[in-house]
Amino acid sequence: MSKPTKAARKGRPSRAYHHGDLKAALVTHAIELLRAEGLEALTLRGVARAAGVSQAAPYRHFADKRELIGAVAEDGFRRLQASMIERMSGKEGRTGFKGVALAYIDFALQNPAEYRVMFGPEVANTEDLPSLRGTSRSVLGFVAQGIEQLQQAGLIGPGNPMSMAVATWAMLHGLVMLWLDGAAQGVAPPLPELVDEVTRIMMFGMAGSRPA
Amino acid sequence: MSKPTKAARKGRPSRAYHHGDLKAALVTHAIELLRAEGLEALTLRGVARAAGVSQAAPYRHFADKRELIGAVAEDGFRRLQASMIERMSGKEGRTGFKGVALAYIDFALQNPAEYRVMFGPEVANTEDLPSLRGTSRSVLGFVAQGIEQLQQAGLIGPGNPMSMAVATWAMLHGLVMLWLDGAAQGVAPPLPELVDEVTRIMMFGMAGSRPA
DNA sequence: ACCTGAACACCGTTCAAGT
DNA sequence: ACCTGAACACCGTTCAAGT
Repeated sequence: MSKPTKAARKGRPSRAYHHGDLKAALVTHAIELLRAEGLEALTLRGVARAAGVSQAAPYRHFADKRELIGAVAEDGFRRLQASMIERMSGKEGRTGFKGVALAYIDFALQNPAEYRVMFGPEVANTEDLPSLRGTSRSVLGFVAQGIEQLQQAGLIGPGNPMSMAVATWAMLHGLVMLWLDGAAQGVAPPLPELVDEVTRIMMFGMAGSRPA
Repeated sequence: MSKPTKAARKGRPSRAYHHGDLKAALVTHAIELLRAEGLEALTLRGVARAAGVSQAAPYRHFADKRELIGAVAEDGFRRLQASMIERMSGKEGRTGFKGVALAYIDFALQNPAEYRVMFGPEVANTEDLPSLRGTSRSVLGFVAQGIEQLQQAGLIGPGNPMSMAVATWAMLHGLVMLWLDGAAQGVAPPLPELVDEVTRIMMFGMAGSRPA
């Protein structure tokens, strides 16, 4: 359950599925299918087909389709966090904040199908997907850490860092969704300008925000 | 297509489906199903069953399932906008802004399944759902109008109202999604405090925001 | 003009059976 | 221990046929 993917057995690595790490292979194929053909192509049977196993085989590794999707979502959160960390390294203050925001938005725009799955209704309730819950909380924690650094640098006010982290994440997530949905396209300014405006509003707002 | 629902014919209003307004009835039943049993219960066949018609009947009124879901989403946007307008009436400035924010969040929390459909992947691309696109743009326009009023009252700075409207909507939408998903529950403060913090950050941020 | 019945090609999931 | 084959109960969608 919570144990990470079982290490592949020593021995012949080819014809892997019958004795190797089918679980990891299924997740990989699921991500590939999702990227190539979209959410509606992400079927348990299709993933099994892509992996070259029978339609019943995935049930030895995932309780149901939701659990597979949860694994796909978790992979997405891991990669998102990695790319935010990478883009923040070496920068500080406002520059770092905007770097993280840009990394977030770039990830979503370059992986729209995966991003949607990460926030889709299938994995909305993470109560019975503890691993996914942990990973997504870790992203929130990372943002909160960044907020605390900004507070220590005196760039934003003294409020609750977790509230501000939620606000920041909410803003980025909402912007991405509205943009992906096309709700803002055509009527609002192009995305780079929106990102500028949004990061400015957030930095200003958090600088002036006082606890109640 | 773009014409609104055909008015019911004059005459006997009972046994309505066979000569009355099946299209509207299908949307109503779809919303009921969605509320009562969730998104996965929202099937074309189930809706037809609820309406007492054959499984093929809906295809006389909707091109496919997506178009039905689009109609459900549109109904949601209409009711959302109505409740925001209602809650803003008679208030101004900061109080009005917070009233709209609370109306938005209340709607989402009280209609979670519909809210998810409104922003779900099925209706993500509104290019071939022009009516839905118009309705969702109208919501954005309403928010932009509110921003302009706040600008005229001198409560927020002179930036592009549409950018600020997108930022405001993004923040509300993101907050709602993170909360519905449970991503913030347990680690972040309770929702009323978050709403306080978020509206404060937005008002402050937009007050200080200068055009680039 | 609108609806039904039957069919097709898919799903998710289960379960006995194989190796 | 892991996988297959066959089956069940569902879908979305189409199409000839009914009234």
